[in-house]
Amino acid sequence: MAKQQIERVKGTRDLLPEDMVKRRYVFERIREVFEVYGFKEILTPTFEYTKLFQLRSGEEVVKQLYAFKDKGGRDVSLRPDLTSSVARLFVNKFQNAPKPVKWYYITNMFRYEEPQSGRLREFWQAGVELIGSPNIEADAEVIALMIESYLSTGLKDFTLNIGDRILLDEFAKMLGVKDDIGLMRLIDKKDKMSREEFIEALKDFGLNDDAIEKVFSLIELKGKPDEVLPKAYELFTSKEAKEELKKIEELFELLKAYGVYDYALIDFGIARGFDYYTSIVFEAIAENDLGIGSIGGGGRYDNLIEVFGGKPTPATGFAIGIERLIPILESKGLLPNLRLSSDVLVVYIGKELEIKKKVIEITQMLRKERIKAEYELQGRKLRKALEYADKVEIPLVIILGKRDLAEGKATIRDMISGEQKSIEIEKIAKEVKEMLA
RNA sequence: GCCGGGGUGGUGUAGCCUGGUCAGCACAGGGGACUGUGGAUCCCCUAGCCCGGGUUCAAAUCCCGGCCCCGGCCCCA
Repeated sequence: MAKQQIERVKGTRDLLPEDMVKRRYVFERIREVFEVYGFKEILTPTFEYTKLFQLRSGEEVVKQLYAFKDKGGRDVSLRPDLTSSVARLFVNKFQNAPKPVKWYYITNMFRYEEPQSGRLREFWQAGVELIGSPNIEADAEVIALMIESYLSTGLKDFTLNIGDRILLDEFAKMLGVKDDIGLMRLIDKKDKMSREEFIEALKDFGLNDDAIEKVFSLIELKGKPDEVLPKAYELFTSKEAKEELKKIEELFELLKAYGVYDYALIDFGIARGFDYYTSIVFEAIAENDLGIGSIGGGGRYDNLIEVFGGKPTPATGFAIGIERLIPILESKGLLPNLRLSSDVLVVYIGKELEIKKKVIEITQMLRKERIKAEYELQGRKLRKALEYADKVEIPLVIILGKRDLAEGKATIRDMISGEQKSIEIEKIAKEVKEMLA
Protein backbone atom coordinates (compact mmCIF):
# COMPACT_ATOMS: atom_id res chain seq x y z
CA MET A 1 0.00 0.00 0.00
CA ALA A 2 1.35 3.30 -1.05
CA LYS A 3 1.67 5.56 1.99
CA GLN A 4 2.01 8.64 -0.09
CA GLN A 5 1.30 9.46 -3.67
CA ILE A 6 4.05 11.55 -5.21
CA GLU A 7 2.79 13.96 -7.84
CA ARG A 8 4.53 15.88 -10.55
CA VAL A 9 6.06 19.15 -9.46
CA LYS A 10 3.89 22.14 -10.30
CA GLY A 11 4.30 23.43 -13.81
CA THR A 12 5.96 20.27 -15.13
CA ARG A 13 4.68 17.68 -17.60
CA ASP A 14 5.15 14.01 -18.23
CA LEU A 15 5.77 13.34 -21.87
CA LEU A 16 4.20 10.09 -23.01
CA PRO A 17 5.17 8.01 -26.02
CA GLU A 18 2.52 9.68 -28.16
CA ASP A 19 3.86 13.10 -27.14
CA MET A 20 7.44 12.09 -27.75
CA VAL A 21 6.92 10.96 -31.34
CA LYS A 22 5.40 14.32 -32.16
CA ARG A 23 8.16 16.23 -30.46
CA ARG A 24 10.83 14.16 -32.10
CA TYR A 25 9.26 14.80 -35.46
CA VAL A 26 9.21 18.56 -34.88
CA PHE A 27 12.72 18.64 -33.43
CA GLU A 28 14.07 16.72 -36.40
CA ARG A 29 12.51 19.08 -38.94
CA ILE A 30 13.89 22.11 -37.12
CA ARG A 31 17.29 20.50 -36.57
CA GLU A 32 17.66 19.77 -40.29
CA VAL A 33 17.13 23.43 -41.14
CA PHE A 34 19.51 24.63 -38.42
CA GLU A 35 22.15 22.26 -39.76
CA VAL A 36 21.84 23.26 -43.40
CA TYR A 37 22.33 26.86 -42.34
CA GLY A 38 25.63 25.78 -40.88
CA PHE A 39 24.80 25.99 -37.20
CA LYS A 40 26.46 23.48 -34.86
CA GLU A 41 24.74 21.94 -31.87
CA ILE A 42 25.93 22.76 -28.37
CA LEU A 43 24.64 22.22 -24.86
CA THR A 44 25.59 24.01 -21.67
CA PRO A 45 24.90 22.89 -18.07
CA THR A 46 21.34 22.77 -16.81
CA PHE A 47 22.29 25.13 -13.98
CA GLU A 48 24.63 28.07 -13.67
CA TYR A 49 25.63 30.52 -10.98
CA THR A 50 22.62 32.72 -10.28
CA LYS A 51 24.99 35.65 -10.72
CA LEU A 52 25.16 34.95 -14.44
CA PHE A 53 21.49 35.74 -14.87
CA GLN A 54 21.58 38.65 -12.44
CA LEU A 55 24.42 40.26 -14.35
CA ARG A 56 22.33 40.24 -17.44
CA SER A 57 18.89 41.10 -16.13
CA GLY A 58 19.28 42.54 -12.67
CA GLU A 59 18.17 41.47 -9.22
CA GLU A 60 14.46 41.28 -9.83
CA VAL A 61 14.94 38.41 -12.30
CA VAL A 62 15.81 36.11 -9.39
CA LYS A 63 12.19 35.74 -8.44
CA GLN A 64 11.50 34.31 -11.89
CA LEU A 65 14.36 31.83 -11.54
CA TYR A 66 14.49 28.35 -10.14
CA ALA A 67 17.21 29.48 -7.74
CA PHE A 68 18.68 27.53 -4.86
CA LYS A 69 21.80 26.96 -2.80
CA ASP A 70 23.67 23.73 -3.43
CA LYS A 71 25.35 21.70 -0.69
CA GLY A 72 28.57 23.60 -1.21
CA GLY A 73 26.76 26.86 -0.51
CA ARG A 74 26.84 28.00 -4.13
CA ASP A 75 23.94 30.14 -5.35
CA VAL A 76 22.81 28.42 -8.51
CA SER A 77 19.78 28.56 -10.82
CA LEU A 78 18.29 26.31 -13.45
CA ARG A 79 18.76 28.01 -16.80
CA PRO A 80 15.84 30.26 -17.81
CA ASP A 81 17.19 30.39 -21.38
CA LEU A 82 20.39 29.51 -23.14
CA THR A 83 21.55 32.91 -24.32
CA SER A 84 23.32 33.76 -21.07
CA SER A 85 25.06 30.41 -20.93
CA VAL A 86 26.11 30.66 -24.54
CA ALA A 87 27.52 34.13 -23.98
CA ARG A 88 29.36 32.84 -20.90
CA LEU A 89 30.76 29.90 -22.87
CA PHE A 90 31.83 32.24 -25.64
CA VAL A 91 33.64 34.50 -23.19
CA ASN A 92 35.25 31.50 -21.45
CA LYS A 93 36.64 29.77 -24.50
CA PHE A 94 35.70 31.10 -27.90
CA GLN A 95 36.64 34.77 -28.05
CA ASN A 96 39.42 33.98 -30.47
CA ALA A 97 37.47 31.48 -32.54
CA PRO A 98 36.94 32.27 -36.25
CA LYS A 99 33.86 34.43 -36.68
CA PRO A 100 31.02 34.04 -36.99
CA VAL A 101 30.32 31.45 -34.33
CA LYS A 102 27.05 29.72 -35.21
CA TRP A 103 25.55 27.53 -32.52
CA TYR A 104 22.17 25.93 -31.99
CA TYR A 105 20.47 24.05 -29.17
CA ILE A 106 17.29 22.13 -28.51
CA THR A 107 16.78 21.70 -24.80
CA ASN A 108 14.71 22.43 -21.72
CA MET A 109 14.52 25.68 -19.74
CA PHE A 110 13.12 26.54 -16.33
CA ARG A 111 11.29 29.60 -15.11
CA TYR A 112 9.57 30.00 -11.78
CA GLU A 113 6.32 31.53 -12.89
CA GLU A 114 2.64 30.81 -12.47
CA PRO A 115 1.66 28.24 -15.07
CA GLN A 116 -1.06 29.17 -17.55
CA SER A 117 -1.94 28.57 -21.16
CA GLY A 118 1.23 27.90 -23.17
CA ARG A 119 3.35 28.47 -20.10
CA LEU A 120 5.01 25.85 -17.90
CA ARG A 121 7.85 25.97 -15.42
CA GLU A 122 9.85 23.54 -17.48
CA PHE A 123 9.63 24.03 -21.23
CA TRP A 124 11.69 23.39 -24.32
CA GLN A 125 13.23 25.74 -26.79
CA ALA A 126 15.00 25.28 -30.08
CA GLY A 127 17.24 28.23 -30.76
CA VAL A 128 20.34 29.61 -32.39
CA GLU A 129 22.97 32.20 -31.54
CA LEU A 130 25.07 33.88 -34.21
CA ILE A 131 28.05 35.59 -32.62
CA GLY A 132 30.58 37.95 -34.15
CA SER A 133 28.82 39.76 -36.97
CA PRO A 134 27.49 43.30 -36.54
CA ASN A 135 26.07 43.31 -40.07
CA ILE A 136 22.44 43.38 -41.04
CA GLU A 137 23.18 40.20 -42.99
CA ALA A 138 23.49 38.39 -39.69
CA ASP A 139 20.05 39.63 -38.62
CA ALA A 140 18.67 38.55 -41.97
CA GLU A 141 20.32 35.15 -41.64
CA VAL A 142 18.70 34.33 -38.29
CA ILE A 143 15.34 35.79 -39.26
CA ALA A 144 15.32 33.76 -42.48
CA LEU A 145 16.35 30.68 -40.52
CA MET A 146 13.56 31.19 -38.04
CA ILE A 147 11.00 31.50 -40.82
CA GLU A 148 12.35 28.41 -42.55
CA SER A 149 12.26 26.49 -39.29
CA TYR A 150 8.55 27.07 -38.95
CA LEU A 151 7.99 26.27 -42.60
CA SER A 152 9.83 22.96 -42.17
CA THR A 153 7.26 21.88 -39.60
CA GLY A 154 4.48 22.56 -42.09
CA LEU A 155 3.35 25.81 -40.50
CA LYS A 156 2.39 28.46 -43.04
CA ASP A 157 -0.08 30.64 -41.23
CA PHE A 158 2.35 32.82 -39.30
CA THR A 159 4.16 36.11 -39.49
CA LEU A 160 7.51 37.19 -38.25
CA ASN A 161 7.14 40.67 -36.83
CA ILE A 162 10.22 42.83 -36.70
CA GLY A 163 10.80 45.79 -34.43
CA ASP A 164 13.76 47.80 -33.29
CA ARG A 165 14.96 48.81 -29.86
CA ILE A 166 16.92 51.81 -31.15
CA LEU A 167 13.79 53.23 -32.72
CA LEU A 168 11.84 52.71 -29.53
CA ASP A 169 14.52 54.55 -27.60
CA GLU A 170 14.44 57.35 -30.14
CA PHE A 171 10.69 57.44 -29.86
CA ALA A 172 10.83 57.76 -26.08
CA LYS A 173 13.38 60.57 -26.47
CA MET A 174 11.10 62.38 -28.92
CA LEU A 175 8.33 62.32 -26.37
CA GLY A 176 10.70 63.29 -23.60
CA VAL A 177 9.85 60.09 -21.75
CA LYS A 178 12.47 58.74 -19.35
CA ASP A 179 10.71 55.50 -18.51
CA ASP A 180 10.87 54.05 -22.00
CA ILE A 181 10.26 50.53 -20.65
CA GLY A 182 7.08 51.66 -18.92
CA LEU A 183 5.88 53.33 -22.10
CA MET A 184 6.52 50.21 -24.15
CA ARG A 185 4.72 47.98 -21.67
CA LEU A 186 1.78 50.29 -21.94
CA ILE A 187 1.91 50.14 -25.73
CA ASP A 188 2.11 46.35 -25.54
CA LYS A 189 -1.21 46.30 -23.70
CA LYS A 190 -3.03 48.43 -26.27
CA ASP A 191 -4.96 45.45 -27.65
CA LYS A 192 -6.32 44.58 -24.24
CA MET A 193 -8.21 47.84 -23.83
CA SER A 194 -10.47 50.14 -25.76
CA ARG A 195 -9.12 53.18 -27.56
CA GLU A 196 -10.55 55.46 -24.88
CA GLU A 197 -9.01 53.44 -22.03
CA PHE A 198 -5.72 53.45 -23.85
CA ILE A 199 -5.76 57.23 -24.27
CA GLU A 200 -6.62 57.57 -20.59
CA ALA A 201 -3.74 55.28 -19.64
CA LEU A 202 -1.35 57.31 -21.76
CA LYS A 203 -2.51 60.51 -20.08
CA ASP A 204 -2.01 58.91 -16.67
CA PHE A 205 1.48 58.03 -17.84
CA GLY A 206 2.08 61.74 -18.33
CA LEU A 207 1.78 62.22 -22.06
CA ASN A 208 0.24 65.32 -23.61
CA ASP A 209 -2.09 65.27 -26.61
CA ASP A 210 0.72 65.73 -29.08
CA ALA A 211 2.65 62.80 -27.61
CA ILE A 212 -0.46 60.61 -27.62
CA GLU A 213 -0.91 61.49 -31.25
CA LYS A 214 2.63 60.27 -31.88
CA VAL A 215 1.99 57.03 -29.98
CA PHE A 216 -0.88 56.29 -32.33
CA SER A 217 1.36 57.02 -35.29
CA LEU A 218 3.85 54.49 -33.93
CA ILE A 219 1.24 51.83 -33.44
CA GLU A 220 0.14 52.25 -37.01
CA LEU A 221 3.67 51.47 -38.12
CA LYS A 222 2.81 47.88 -38.66
CA GLY A 223 2.69 45.87 -41.86
CA LYS A 224 4.64 45.50 -45.05
CA PRO A 225 7.73 47.70 -45.35
CA ASP A 226 6.55 49.45 -48.55
CA GLU A 227 3.63 50.87 -46.60
CA VAL A 228 5.27 51.35 -43.24
CA LEU A 229 8.71 52.71 -44.02
CA PRO A 230 7.62 55.92 -45.77
CA LYS A 231 5.49 56.81 -42.74
CA ALA A 232 8.31 55.86 -40.42
CA TYR A 233 10.70 58.22 -42.18
CA GLU A 234 8.14 60.97 -41.51
CA LEU A 235 7.65 60.14 -37.85
CA PHE A 236 11.30 59.74 -36.93
CA THR A 237 13.43 62.79 -37.46
CA SER A 238 16.73 62.06 -35.76
CA LYS A 239 19.80 61.00 -37.69
CA GLU A 240 20.21 57.81 -35.64
CA ALA A 241 16.63 56.79 -36.32
CA LYS A 242 16.97 57.42 -40.03
CA GLU A 243 20.09 55.30 -40.18
CA GLU A 244 18.32 52.49 -38.36
CA LEU A 245 15.40 52.71 -40.75
CA LYS A 246 17.80 52.39 -43.65
CA LYS A 247 19.14 49.17 -42.13
CA ILE A 248 15.65 47.81 -41.81
CA GLU A 249 14.94 48.71 -45.40
CA GLU A 250 18.03 46.74 -46.39
CA LEU A 251 17.04 43.86 -44.12
CA PHE A 252 13.82 43.37 -46.04
CA GLU A 253 15.68 43.46 -49.34
CA LEU A 254 17.91 40.67 -48.02
CA LEU A 255 14.86 38.69 -46.88
CA LYS A 256 13.61 38.86 -50.46
CA ALA A 257 16.87 37.22 -51.54
CA TYR A 258 16.40 34.56 -48.87
CA GLY A 259 12.96 33.90 -50.33
CA VAL A 260 11.14 34.47 -47.04
CA TYR A 261 9.97 38.05 -47.52
CA ASP A 262 6.30 37.09 -47.53
CA TYR A 263 6.37 36.05 -43.89
CA ALA A 264 8.09 39.14 -42.53
CA LEU A 265 6.35 42.27 -41.29
CA ILE A 266 7.35 45.44 -39.55
CA ASP A 267 5.93 46.07 -36.10
CA PHE A 268 7.69 48.90 -34.32
CA GLY A 269 5.61 48.26 -31.23
CA ILE A 270 7.57 45.11 -30.34
CA ALA A 271 9.49 45.50 -27.12
CA ARG A 272 10.52 41.90 -26.22
CA GLY A 273 11.07 42.44 -22.55
CA PHE A 274 13.73 45.08 -22.90
CA ASP A 275 16.36 43.01 -21.22
CA TYR A 276 19.48 42.95 -23.29
CA TYR A 277 18.36 43.53 -26.85
CA THR A 278 20.14 46.38 -28.59
CA SER A 279 18.53 46.90 -32.00
CA ILE A 280 16.57 44.50 -34.22
CA VAL A 281 14.04 42.44 -32.26
CA PHE A 282 11.43 40.09 -33.65
CA GLU A 283 8.78 37.62 -32.70
CA ALA A 284 6.76 35.02 -34.53
CA ILE A 285 2.98 34.94 -34.23
CA ALA A 286 0.83 32.14 -35.58
CA GLU A 287 -2.90 32.61 -35.91
CA ASN A 288 -4.64 30.20 -33.50
CA ASP A 289 -7.63 29.88 -31.20
CA LEU A 290 -5.68 28.35 -28.31
CA GLY A 291 -4.85 31.65 -26.67
CA ILE A 292 -1.21 31.32 -27.60
CA GLY A 293 0.61 34.55 -28.39
CA SER A 294 4.18 34.53 -29.53
CA ILE A 295 5.59 31.17 -30.65
CA GLY A 296 9.17 32.37 -30.60
CA GLY A 297 11.33 35.42 -30.69
CA GLY A 298 14.77 36.86 -30.73
CA GLY A 299 16.93 39.78 -31.60
CA ARG A 300 20.29 41.41 -31.53
CA TYR A 301 22.26 41.68 -28.28
CA ASP A 302 25.45 43.53 -29.02
CA ASN A 303 26.64 44.24 -25.50
CA LEU A 304 25.78 41.12 -23.52
CA ILE A 305 29.16 39.52 -24.10
CA GLU A 306 30.82 42.65 -22.78
CA VAL A 307 28.62 42.51 -19.69
CA PHE A 308 30.00 39.05 -19.05
CA GLY A 309 33.55 40.31 -19.22
CA GLY A 310 34.29 39.57 -22.86
CA LYS A 311 35.57 41.78 -25.64
CA PRO A 312 32.75 43.80 -27.19
CA THR A 313 31.20 41.30 -29.59
CA PRO A 314 27.99 41.67 -31.56
CA ALA A 315 25.52 38.79 -31.54
CA THR A 316 22.01 37.87 -32.55
CA GLY A 317 19.77 34.87 -32.12
CA PHE A 318 16.30 33.49 -31.51
CA ALA A 319 14.44 30.74 -29.71
CA ILE A 320 11.35 28.79 -30.73
CA GLY A 321 8.96 27.74 -27.96
CA ILE A 322 8.22 24.08 -28.54
CA GLU A 323 5.25 23.82 -26.17
CA ARG A 324 3.58 26.64 -28.03
CA LEU A 325 4.40 25.44 -31.50
CA ILE A 326 3.28 21.82 -31.12
CA PRO A 327 -0.33 22.49 -30.01
CA ILE A 328 -0.71 24.91 -32.90
CA LEU A 329 0.65 22.37 -35.39
CA GLU A 330 -1.66 19.79 -33.91
CA SER A 331 -4.75 22.00 -34.04
CA LYS A 332 -4.04 22.68 -37.70
CA GLY A 333 -3.59 18.98 -38.47
CA LEU A 334 -0.01 19.50 -39.55
CA LEU A 335 1.51 16.62 -37.62
CA PRO A 336 1.62 13.36 -39.59
CA ASN A 337 0.08 10.22 -38.19
CA LEU A 338 2.93 8.56 -36.41
CA ARG A 339 2.21 4.95 -35.43
CA LEU A 340 3.84 3.87 -32.19
CA SER A 341 3.11 0.19 -32.24
CA SER A 342 5.40 -2.62 -33.29
CA ASP A 343 5.04 -4.25 -36.70
CA VAL A 344 4.93 -7.84 -35.53
CA LEU A 345 3.79 -9.76 -32.48
CA VAL A 346 5.06 -13.31 -32.17
CA VAL A 347 2.72 -15.57 -30.22
CA TYR A 348 3.17 -19.11 -29.01
CA ILE A 349 0.61 -21.76 -28.24
CA GLY A 350 1.42 -24.18 -25.48
CA LYS A 351 3.83 -24.06 -22.60
CA GLU A 352 6.75 -26.07 -23.92
CA LEU A 353 10.13 -24.47 -23.52
CA GLU A 354 11.05 -25.58 -27.02
CA ILE A 355 8.23 -23.50 -28.51
CA LYS A 356 9.03 -20.43 -26.42
CA LYS A 357 12.66 -20.60 -27.49
CA LYS A 358 11.66 -20.82 -31.12
CA VAL A 359 9.42 -17.79 -30.67
CA ILE A 360 12.33 -15.83 -29.23
CA GLU A 361 14.54 -16.93 -32.10
CA ILE A 362 11.96 -15.75 -34.63
CA THR A 363 11.59 -12.43 -32.81
CA GLN A 364 15.34 -11.92 -32.77
CA MET A 365 15.55 -12.84 -36.43
CA LEU A 366 13.06 -10.08 -37.22
CA ARG A 367 14.82 -7.59 -34.96
CA LYS A 368 18.13 -8.26 -36.72
CA GLU A 369 16.36 -7.22 -39.90
CA ARG A 370 15.33 -4.02 -38.10
CA ILE A 371 11.69 -4.96 -38.03
CA LYS A 372 9.93 -3.76 -34.87
CA ALA A 373 9.01 -7.08 -33.30
CA GLU A 374 7.78 -8.22 -29.92
CA TYR A 375 6.71 -11.55 -28.59
CA GLU A 376 3.96 -12.46 -26.16
CA LEU A 377 5.58 -11.79 -22.79
CA GLN A 378 2.43 -12.07 -20.74
CA GLY A 379 1.87 -15.73 -21.58
CA ARG A 380 -1.65 -14.99 -22.80
CA LYS A 381 -3.70 -17.47 -24.68
CA LEU A 382 -3.87 -17.07 -28.42
CA ARG A 383 -7.29 -15.47 -28.28
CA LYS A 384 -6.21 -12.81 -25.82
CA ALA A 385 -2.96 -12.25 -27.65
CA LEU A 386 -4.87 -11.49 -30.83
CA GLU A 387 -7.14 -9.10 -28.98
CA TYR A 388 -4.07 -7.41 -27.63
CA ALA A 389 -2.50 -7.09 -31.07
CA ASP A 390 -5.73 -5.63 -32.37
CA LYS A 391 -6.01 -3.14 -29.54
CA VAL A 392 -2.47 -1.83 -29.82
CA GLU A 393 -2.62 -1.88 -33.62
CA ILE A 394 0.10 -4.36 -34.40
CA PRO A 395 -0.57 -5.24 -38.05
CA LEU A 396 1.03 -8.70 -38.20
CA VAL A 397 0.95 -11.62 -35.79
CA ILE A 398 3.11 -14.70 -36.15
CA ILE A 399 1.62 -17.75 -34.51
CA LEU A 400 3.74 -20.71 -33.51
CA GLY A 401 2.27 -23.88 -32.08
CA LYS A 402 3.19 -27.54 -32.02
CA ARG A 403 1.53 -28.18 -35.37
CA ASP A 404 3.53 -25.43 -37.07
CA LEU A 405 6.74 -26.38 -35.41
CA ALA A 406 6.40 -30.01 -36.50
CA GLU A 407 6.51 -28.78 -40.10
CA GLY A 408 9.24 -26.21 -39.47
CA LYS A 409 6.73 -23.48 -40.24
CA ALA A 410 4.86 -20.64 -38.54
CA THR A 411 1.55 -18.96 -39.31
CA ILE A 412 1.49 -15.29 -40.30
CA ARG A 413 -1.76 -13.48 -39.71
CA ASP A 414 -2.61 -10.15 -41.29
CA MET A 415 -4.59 -8.43 -38.53
CA ILE A 416 -6.42 -6.11 -40.87
CA SER A 417 -7.68 -8.61 -43.47
CA GLY A 418 -7.66 -11.64 -41.21
CA GLU A 419 -5.82 -13.66 -43.85
CA GLN A 420 -3.26 -16.18 -42.73
CA LYS A 421 -0.61 -18.25 -44.37
CA SER A 422 1.78 -20.91 -43.27
CA ILE A 423 5.37 -20.10 -43.98
CA GLU A 424 8.75 -21.73 -43.44
CA ILE A 425 10.48 -20.22 -40.46
CA GLU A 426 13.61 -19.13 -42.36
CA LYS A 427 11.48 -17.16 -44.81
CA ILE A 428 9.54 -15.21 -42.21
CA ALA A 429 11.63 -12.03 -42.22
CA LYS A 430 11.43 -11.75 -45.99
CA GLU A 431 7.69 -12.39 -45.99
CA VAL A 432 7.08 -9.89 -43.18
CA LYS A 433 8.99 -7.19 -45.04
CA GLU A 434 6.87 -7.77 -48.13
CA MET A 435 3.64 -7.69 -46.17
CA LEU A 436 4.61 -4.45 -44.43
CA ALA A 437 5.64 -2.75 -47.64
C1' G B 1 2.88 37.16 -5.67
C1' C B 2 -2.61 38.22 -6.78
C1' C B 3 -7.78 36.86 -8.77
C1' G B 4 -11.64 33.31 -10.67
C1' G B 5 -13.16 28.11 -11.56
C1' G B 6 -12.09 23.11 -10.19
C1' G B 7 -9.92 18.28 -7.64
C1' U B 8 -14.41 11.11 -6.77
C1' G B 9 -10.54 4.14 -9.31
C1' G B 10 -5.65 4.50 -14.85
C1' U B 11 -9.42 7.70 -17.92
C1' G B 12 -14.33 10.09 -18.22
C1' U B 13 -18.11 10.87 -14.80
C1' A B 14 -22.92 10.26 -10.96
C1' G B 15 -23.45 11.61 -5.95
C1' C B 16 -22.20 17.42 -3.05
C1' C B 17 -26.88 22.37 -3.07
C1' U B 18 -31.06 19.37 0.68
C1' G B 19 -24.69 15.46 5.54
C1' G B 20 -26.73 9.14 7.15
C1' U B 21 -28.10 2.77 1.75
C1' C B 22 -21.73 -1.79 0.93
C1' A B 23 -19.64 5.75 -3.14
C1' G B 24 -22.98 4.18 -8.65
C1' C B 25 -21.88 3.96 -14.00
C1' A B 26 -18.87 3.66 -18.52
C1' C B 27 -14.21 2.84 -20.71
C1' A B 28 -9.36 0.89 -19.90
C1' G B 29 -6.47 -3.30 -17.35
C1' G B 30 -6.28 -8.76 -15.64
C1' G B 31 -8.82 -13.55 -15.79
C1' G B 32 -12.72 -16.85 -17.41
C1' A B 33 -17.06 -18.81 -20.43
C1' C B 34 -14.28 -20.79 -25.46
C1' U B 35 -7.43 -26.07 -23.58
C1' G B 36 -4.84 -23.32 -32.01
C1' U B 37 -7.60 -17.83 -33.91
C1' G B 38 -9.15 -11.13 -32.43
C1' G B 39 -12.02 -6.50 -33.43
C1' A B 40 -19.47 -9.75 -30.73
C1' U B 41 -21.69 -11.18 -26.00
C1' C B 42 -21.81 -12.68 -20.85
C1' C B 43 -19.45 -13.43 -15.94
C1' C B 44 -15.64 -12.47 -12.26
C1' C B 45 -11.47 -9.58 -10.43
C1' U B 46 -8.28 -5.14 -9.76
C1' A B 47 -8.82 -0.05 -8.54
C1' G B 48 -11.22 5.92 -6.03
C1' C B 49 -13.66 10.52 -2.50
C1' C B 50 -6.14 15.62 -3.14
C1' C B 51 -3.91 16.48 2.04
C1' G B 52 -4.62 18.32 7.09
C1' G B 53 -7.75 20.37 10.71
C1' G B 54 -12.82 21.76 12.37
C1' U B 55 -18.40 21.24 12.92
C1' U B 56 -21.52 16.78 13.86
C1' C B 57 -23.91 10.94 16.88
C1' A B 58 -22.46 10.79 11.51
C1' A B 59 -18.57 14.34 6.23
C1' A B 60 -17.12 12.74 -0.74
C1' U B 61 -21.07 16.17 0.87
C1' C B 62 -20.79 21.87 5.40
C1' C B 63 -16.47 25.35 7.29
C1' C B 64 -11.04 26.76 7.46
C1' G B 65 -5.98 26.12 5.79
C1' G B 66 -2.58 23.87 2.38
C1' C B 67 -1.25 21.37 -2.19
C1' C B 68 -2.25 20.57 -7.23
C1' C B 69 -4.92 21.41 -12.05
C1' C B 70 -7.36 24.94 -15.67
C1' G B 71 -7.62 30.03 -16.95
C1' G B 72 -6.61 35.35 -16.11
C1' C B 73 -3.33 39.40 -13.92
C1' C B 74 1.89 40.79 -12.92
C1' C B 75 5.88 39.24 -15.77
C1' C B 76 7.36 37.03 -20.21
C1' A B 77 14.73 36.71 -21.17
